[in-house]
Amino acid sequence: MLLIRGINKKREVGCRILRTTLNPEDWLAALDESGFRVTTVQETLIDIFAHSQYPLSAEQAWDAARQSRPKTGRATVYRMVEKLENLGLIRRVHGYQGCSRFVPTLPELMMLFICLDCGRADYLDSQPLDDLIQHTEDASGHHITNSRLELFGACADCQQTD
Amino acid sequence: MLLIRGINKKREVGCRILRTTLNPEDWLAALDESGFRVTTVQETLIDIFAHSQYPLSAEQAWDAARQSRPKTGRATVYRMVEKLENLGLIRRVHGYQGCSRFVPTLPELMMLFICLDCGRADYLDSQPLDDLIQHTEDASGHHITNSRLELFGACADCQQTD
DNA sequence: ACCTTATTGATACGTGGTATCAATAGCAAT
DNA sequence: ATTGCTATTGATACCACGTATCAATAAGGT
Repeated sequence: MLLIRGINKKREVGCRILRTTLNPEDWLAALDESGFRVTTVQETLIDIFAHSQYPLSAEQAWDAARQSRPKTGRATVYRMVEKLENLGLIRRVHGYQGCSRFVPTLPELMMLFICLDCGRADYLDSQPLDDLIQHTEDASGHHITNSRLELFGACADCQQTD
Repeated sequence: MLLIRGINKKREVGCRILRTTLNPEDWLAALDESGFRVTTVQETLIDIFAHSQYPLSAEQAWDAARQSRPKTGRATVYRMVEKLENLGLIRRVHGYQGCSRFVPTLPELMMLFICLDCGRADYLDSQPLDDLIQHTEDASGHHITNSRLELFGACADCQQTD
């Protein structure tokens, strides 16, 4: 398994936020079921994104991919990122080192926390967000079809060590 | 007052979401108090941003500025946008026509709703978001210093007319 | 193994944003 | 008001990230 280090190089082993890691097999199955061909580039890139616990840019993914598959093209990586995002397998993180980094998506855990110290992403149960949306719809009269919540700060472990 | 039309040209007069419009004088005062010189470009751009009810890109603001001040430079607009964002007077909207559009900031109203139909921005009271953050801090142990919540959908008026 | 065609890789291109730097114009002191 | 200092501006060149193009490659059904 490839290890992608976060931007913040402060510690060799970042903090330990537990979260379910999605299975690359499921991602490949998702591609297959959607009618796409399963290729080696896809396997490589899915391995990279599914295992990363840090928001990853396309450029970073390209670098990582070429370590095991040197001839990987840049455009291919961008195409795959777009495809994975469309399939809902990865999700764009805004406002952290720009707006072009991605983390794997976890169903029912759509509240995203990014630790500004160690850079790691943590997913939180979406129920509070669902409640907020329901409340806001009732109060404002707007019909909400889409939402994005991102939280930034210091994770539980980084607070202890700082 | 300059009128900037939204991207969605469906209707000439979009829907009527009421919200407080910030006073350009206060923005200029904020610049002054922060030690910046008050210039005519700034007045022009502040007028544009403070009065816009649609998320506005730097490029759009540049176009608007040159209507009344033809020699306005492109870089100047980008510099001003950065400055206004740093001062907290405007706020970047992510995931709506890219990530490079801005709306004026309203204190205590940090929950942003964007109507995908008429394009207008509506600010909502932040209390539910504050509560959510408090709850999340308690539940996760993370210390949250920064957050972004964006809601998308159909505004109250657009639902009625569709 | 073959054939069809989606996918890939290399390259060129486009767009949004930034660095540079001489010219301009705020602002404070006189 | 005039002067002098320097932040700000505008024009240009530049850069980075992402996309279009298109011939070559390789999935995968037959």
